[in-house]
Amino acid sequence: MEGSGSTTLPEGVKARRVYLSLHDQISDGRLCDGETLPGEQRLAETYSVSRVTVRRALQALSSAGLIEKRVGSGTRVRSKSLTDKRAAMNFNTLMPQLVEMGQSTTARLLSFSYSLPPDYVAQAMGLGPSEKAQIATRVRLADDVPFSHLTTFVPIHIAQNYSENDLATTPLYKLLERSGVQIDAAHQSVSASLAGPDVAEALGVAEGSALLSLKRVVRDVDGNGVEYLSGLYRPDMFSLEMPLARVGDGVGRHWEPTIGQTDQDMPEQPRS
Amino acid sequence: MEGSGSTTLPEGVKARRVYLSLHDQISDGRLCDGETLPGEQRLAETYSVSRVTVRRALQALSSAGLIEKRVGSGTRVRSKSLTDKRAAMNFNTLMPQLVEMGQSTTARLLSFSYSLPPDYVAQAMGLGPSEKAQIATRVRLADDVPFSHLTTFVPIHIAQNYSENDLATTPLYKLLERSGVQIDAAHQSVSASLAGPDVAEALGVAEGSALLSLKRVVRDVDGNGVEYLSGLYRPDMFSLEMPLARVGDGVGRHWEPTIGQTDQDMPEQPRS
DNA sequence: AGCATTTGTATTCTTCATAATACAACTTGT
DNA sequence: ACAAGTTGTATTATGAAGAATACAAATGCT
Repeated sequence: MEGSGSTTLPEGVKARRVYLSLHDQISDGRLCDGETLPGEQRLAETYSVSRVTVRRALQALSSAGLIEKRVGSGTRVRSKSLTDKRAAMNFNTLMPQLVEMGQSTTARLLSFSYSLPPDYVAQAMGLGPSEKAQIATRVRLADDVPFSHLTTFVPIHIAQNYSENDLATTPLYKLLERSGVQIDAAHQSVSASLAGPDVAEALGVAEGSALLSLKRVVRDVDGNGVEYLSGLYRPDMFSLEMPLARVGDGVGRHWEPTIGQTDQDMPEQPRS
Repeated sequence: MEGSGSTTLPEGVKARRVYLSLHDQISDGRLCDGETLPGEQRLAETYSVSRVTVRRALQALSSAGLIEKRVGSGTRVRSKSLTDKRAAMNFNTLMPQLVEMGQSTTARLLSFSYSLPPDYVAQAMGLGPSEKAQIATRVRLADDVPFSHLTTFVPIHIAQNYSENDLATTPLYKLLERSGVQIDAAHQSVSASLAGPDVAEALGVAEGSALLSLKRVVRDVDGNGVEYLSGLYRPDMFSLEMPLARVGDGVGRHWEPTIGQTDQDMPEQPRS
């Protein structure tokens, strides 16, 4: 159930724990080159589990291609297989995401409906308790590998100004502007959460994996919410990059995110 | 060993599945008020598990404050309990964090040593392969509840300019400036990862919990790394807030993080 | 060669999640 | 009051995960 092949993650609780922990450390870079992995006995001690359990985890990692076991020698990490292909998400690339039009990415629509949004969504957007919304859940893929699980909520009085077909071809913010919506401000909240069964399957990760969680509220000039985005991102393929610069002088000295100054500058050019 | 009276998620595989599913539905809003939950027997059937398993899941949800069980009546959702008490971390509060001087928080030093940093740290800071660093691991607490696990690396040729005692009383960036270091830029990378055994215990969360991961490299004017920070934050007590505003006009229209504009403005005033 | 360390394999025992069932205590509706 | 629903509690049984142990095979180092 893991990406390519038929990687079966360990059934047991503890084995899975060890598996996920090591998987994290590898795809995180804390473990990189060759021989680095401690022996099975050592691992068993540090995780307070038996060696059998460690072996189950290692076996899963091995069949997933993340490590290579050699009798007598030890277990080494195959880091080159994961040469950080994670798409950096800085303040430039962030917005095309908001536009919901990635350049080299494709999207798969998982669900689409007009129904009542959850309470916290309605509250965040300032909707009435019985005001329906257009709810769409998508999975975004890069090179056929899913990396984000997005759910968007748009108030129905706005969403009814365009069709589902429009959504597939035109960036959302264009549609909103066409509807006379004056986009003004947005607020993002970044956190972390675990992958549930459904999301795990959709993203091709193990259930219980760590995911980057992003919630965004977009408002118009009147302060009314026009879009609520709840996104989950695979940390091994996505990270939020923030260049900072120290500016000002004396007491007024502080840090600021440097924006629009990264080398690769992609024009916000939605393919029509 | 699940942490101090905090939320213990079910041990078993199926129980956890039910737990996560319901947890998702609640925090997602599909389940919101009152009586909504089906009976335990019904849940057991829909999930194809035994009632005992369902009860375990419900018990965990109950002790997490997400639901409320009442004998004879049923189980209802407590959606109001989710009034996010998490400390918001925006671009203002972020920097005092860099300064490593929280205002109402305390810190606990877990380890302190002068030794070789991991490869990826040395590489990120541009250190030689055998260049030691001052490595300090701290846990930061708010109201005696740990919420962040921070590990800082400072090249030894910089760290030797101040004592461990200085560190406890003076913000790091002050010490660095006193050492003649010209702080220039920093780069942050936000992601998510799982709590390993050690971090889980230090933060009082269950092993395998999702944590917000922050890596920061601070450089001087010459581009040499002067500090590497690796931080892990409890997502239930911490979130990275990012207000954004749409600025510019026409083609040059884009989003920018609005900084220094939040209501509560805390002066960067380190208690000496 | 010899020793230490590693992974691979097998065995036995224990623990625990789960299933299945029954019953008590409680609430709500008719 | 009664019936039908609910949660709480207890019971036993079973299977799988895990723990503990021992030993074989392979590798690396002195």
